[in-house]
Amino acid sequence: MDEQPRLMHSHAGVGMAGHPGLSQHMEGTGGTDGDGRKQDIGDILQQIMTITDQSLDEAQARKHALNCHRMKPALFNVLCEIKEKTVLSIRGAQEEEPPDAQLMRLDNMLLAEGVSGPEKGGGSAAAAAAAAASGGGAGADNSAEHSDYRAKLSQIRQIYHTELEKYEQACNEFTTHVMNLLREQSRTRPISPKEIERMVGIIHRKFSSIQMQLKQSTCEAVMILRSRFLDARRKRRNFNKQATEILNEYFYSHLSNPYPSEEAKEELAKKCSITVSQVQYSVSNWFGNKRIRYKKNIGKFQEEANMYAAKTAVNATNVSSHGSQANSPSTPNSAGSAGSFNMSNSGDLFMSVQSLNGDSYQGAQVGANVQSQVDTLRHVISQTGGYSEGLTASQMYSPQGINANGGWQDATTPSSVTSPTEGPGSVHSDTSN
DNA sequence: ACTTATGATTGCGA
DNA sequence: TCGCAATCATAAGT
Repeated sequence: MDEQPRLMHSHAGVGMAGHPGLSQHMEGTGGTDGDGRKQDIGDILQQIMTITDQSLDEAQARKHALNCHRMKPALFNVLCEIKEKTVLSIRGAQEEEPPDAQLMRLDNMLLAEGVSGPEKGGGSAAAAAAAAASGGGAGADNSAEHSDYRAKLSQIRQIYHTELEKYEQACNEFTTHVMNLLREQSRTRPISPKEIERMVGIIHRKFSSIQMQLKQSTCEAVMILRSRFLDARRKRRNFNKQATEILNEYFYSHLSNPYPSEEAKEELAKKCSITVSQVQYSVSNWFGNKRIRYKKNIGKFQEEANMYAAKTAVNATNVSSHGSQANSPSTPNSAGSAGSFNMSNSGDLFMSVQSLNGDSYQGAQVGANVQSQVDTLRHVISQTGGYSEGLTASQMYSPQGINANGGWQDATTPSSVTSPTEGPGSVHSDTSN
């Protein structure tokens, strides 16, 4: 009916619908009587109601008209400026995040663990240690243990990278999408390029925080893996027979001074192809344990001592033709050191042995070096008949003899720790565990 | 199941 | 920091 024209009139040329009518209505209330007022209100209500009835086309047309208005660009710029000065500047102030130390830490750790960084590095400390350990002989369980760790690590690595890629892709997609949307909208509402930029920044920040979460959980996973690995390391594993033999050979051939140097230990570890889980301190542990247990109960170890003495002797005689005197404590247990024995020395050595057995030798430091040779040689003597057959190895390696000789047990406490009568001496709880 | 052997850990002193 | 001594914890043997 007649509503349409009226509506058109009330809206003419003004963006905000209803205000003119409203003001009109206010004026009306001021003056006339109740009837007129009612009429006004009815009009206004009508107008308001009909706004929603506008067709979409109409609205579009209006919008277009607005866009084409000659003042539009200027107005747009002004609005953008105002917006920039108010909202964005306020927000900008609080968005300055500090350089993230935690992220740096995470990155560093991932790099160190070989999760990020160059491909196939496997650069974790554990892996590196393992690699170093396997350098010599590559024990069976060594590589098994190690490869298990490596496999898990690379699994984590893979997941990490695919996730990271996914996030990056999603971030890019989302950013372009938002940018397009904002560009589109910037035609109709005040959005400056700067604001778009800012929005992109916000998106990137959001995604990088997600990335950080990923990094964090990756780190956690690596830590768990590592701790498991280390737990496995803590778990006791006996040395294999060969390793024990090598260590024992060294021990008994250096009975007077069974303190291998760092290099010697390293070499022994290599020779024993000790597992990853054992490499770090085990040689030291082994010698520590051996010394203490030997000392505590020499009797128990006599047989073993004899055995290794004989063994070393055999080695010695086998290599005896090779008469070089390679008296290096760091390359000791090898047959070569046994080979150091030569007949011209035997007299002196014999004397040494005698004095050692004679309980008088208190293991002076000077003597210790010589002793490392002597120990090896004593069994050679016994083997080659330097002593009478009656004087068996068991005698040679009698507790007293050893006790007296090296002085390594009681070099610090020369007084009778292990008196002959006490035999194995004050055996402590260890054996009766 | 119990005992023994043995590698690892801890606390201490030099 | 090293070695010793005591102790723990587990593998291996019975």
